Amino acid sequence: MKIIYKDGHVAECPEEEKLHVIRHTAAHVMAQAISRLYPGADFGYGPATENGFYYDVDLGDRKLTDEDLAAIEAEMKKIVKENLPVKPFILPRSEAKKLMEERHEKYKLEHIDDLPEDAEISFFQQGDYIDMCVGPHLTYTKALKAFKITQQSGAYWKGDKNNVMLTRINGIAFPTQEELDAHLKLMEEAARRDHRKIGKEMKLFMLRDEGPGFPFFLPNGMILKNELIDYWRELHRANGYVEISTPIILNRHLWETSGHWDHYKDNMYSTIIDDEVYCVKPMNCPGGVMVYGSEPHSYRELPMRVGELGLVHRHELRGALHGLFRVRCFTQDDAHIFMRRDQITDEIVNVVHLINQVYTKFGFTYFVELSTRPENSMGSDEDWEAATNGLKGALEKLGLDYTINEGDGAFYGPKIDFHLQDSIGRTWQCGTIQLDFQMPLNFQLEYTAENGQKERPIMIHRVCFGSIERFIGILTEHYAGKFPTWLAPEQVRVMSVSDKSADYAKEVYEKLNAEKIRVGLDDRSDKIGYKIREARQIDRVPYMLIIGAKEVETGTVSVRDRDTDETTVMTVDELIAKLREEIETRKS
RNA sequence: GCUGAUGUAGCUCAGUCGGUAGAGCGCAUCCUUGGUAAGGAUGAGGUCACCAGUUCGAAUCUGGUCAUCAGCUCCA
Repeated sequence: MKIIYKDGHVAECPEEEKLHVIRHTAAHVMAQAISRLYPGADFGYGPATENGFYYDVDLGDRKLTDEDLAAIEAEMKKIVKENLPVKPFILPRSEAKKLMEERHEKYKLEHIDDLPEDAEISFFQQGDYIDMCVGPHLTYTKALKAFKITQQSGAYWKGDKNNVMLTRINGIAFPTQEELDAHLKLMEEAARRDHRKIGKEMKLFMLRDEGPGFPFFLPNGMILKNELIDYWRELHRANGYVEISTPIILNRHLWETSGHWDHYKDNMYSTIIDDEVYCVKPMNCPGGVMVYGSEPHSYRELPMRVGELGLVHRHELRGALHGLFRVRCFTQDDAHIFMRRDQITDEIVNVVHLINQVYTKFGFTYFVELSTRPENSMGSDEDWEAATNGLKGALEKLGLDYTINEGDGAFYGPKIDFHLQDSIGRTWQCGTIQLDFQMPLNFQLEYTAENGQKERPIMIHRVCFGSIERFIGILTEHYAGKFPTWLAPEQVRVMSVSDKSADYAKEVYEKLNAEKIRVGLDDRSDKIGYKIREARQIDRVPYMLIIGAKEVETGTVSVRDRDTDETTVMTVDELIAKLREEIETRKS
């Protein structure tokens, strides 16, 4: 596959660049098709992305229908067939501006203004279509073999919500049709893992119009939630944490002191009690801080690790709500660590280890982001620098790969975020570690140092799961609903082959139930194939026990494994021992 | 909140030109007692998201509201 660079030289495309170049050229061909069909169209940015490509375009008042998108795709195919040569050229800034002015490209002109004074600006031309672009590109449009327009949406110009909204047209492109087909199939597979769909099938949770973003946990979902919490408590106890619970509603004065009233007011729900404004907590920290502040502390007590499974409410924009991933009320597996300055690095390292331990248990891969000071924040430059360096130092000590997310920190401090992927590759922030010099200052927290002087502690806010709701969503997609035995809402289902074996099935069921194993009984007068189908496909039960005449006679059970579909005959006691071991070790 | 789409039975979805609503699954009852991914029959279930408007007549057309989906923005 040959590609052409902006200086006009042609070379073989490096393997790792292929997808990117193909998609970038596809974006150009799509823009060309759009400019043919809609002559007034004004183009913003049109890059290749990890998942495909898009072009942001200003179509005035015109709204695109699915038929319009199909027409654009058809026009793209025409352009490919015409096999136009792709030719680059470079202009000095002034001439580049002139060219874009002639072509009424107002967004491109704005883009030029953002470039340095002495910039030489490159263009790629195919037919009468010219795009300002650094390339490289395919050399002929015919080299574009397989692409598809997937969707349209809105996107703010330059990603700023104060700017106009452009129409974003997304597409996907691959070197061959086979690869495109395989990709589309993969996306279909991924849709089957969607936690909203599985959550409905397995009756884990529900959402109603009466409470948008406020999930209802159903009995099966509660089992998941409680199992995760049991695991969390065990882990934190072992790591020197204590647990508290603080009120959900606290008065306005508290939120003014914490800074939330100034920085987070729009996201807080409030109510009036005895003529005073009270806010529903969007974060747990002020509660934790009050517990710390309720009595004097010695340096000997630090670090104090105070956990709280806190239910928080935040008014998220309705357009942002998304199943369990983005809700308006959720349980944070929070903890606040109060410590001395010299303990910062060690504590952060401890927390990173803890989070890593949890994610590794479930087999997640994650990536780490360091978010720095945002615009509307509180505190001094020195504190922010010290806090940011503290986090950086810990990450570097651990040798962890991370990216920096400039200006995305919390209003009280910088943070390390842990992102997990959902089934279609979108990432969601779960764990976070935030270093905070402000809250202790606002609440005048102290401890008595070795020399008898009062000192101000530093605080870490941290979560592992992030929110239990979001984490359950991620887990559901990760396992496609086939939760490991310790988490599975129903761990075993006993199924009778016919009514003749129903009594024995009941007996087995009761024996397992007495052992506190989550067991279900299906003794309906249905065929065994039907029962298996339901247990496997809908309820995703890890172990299915087939109970027929054979088992009654030998006093055994036939255990069918959900994951391998293999059947093993054993006694009930053997099964119990096997389950015990799996559940107690939380085998994943 | 923004752009676009969608909202019909518990679930997944049909519903043509405006004439008072359909299927499959699930559920109930009956028949069937069947050995590892759907046995058969019968039946019950819906103010067509909500509120207005147009019309003799609205699931269908118009407007508004709410919710959902994709993306943007924002976030755990």
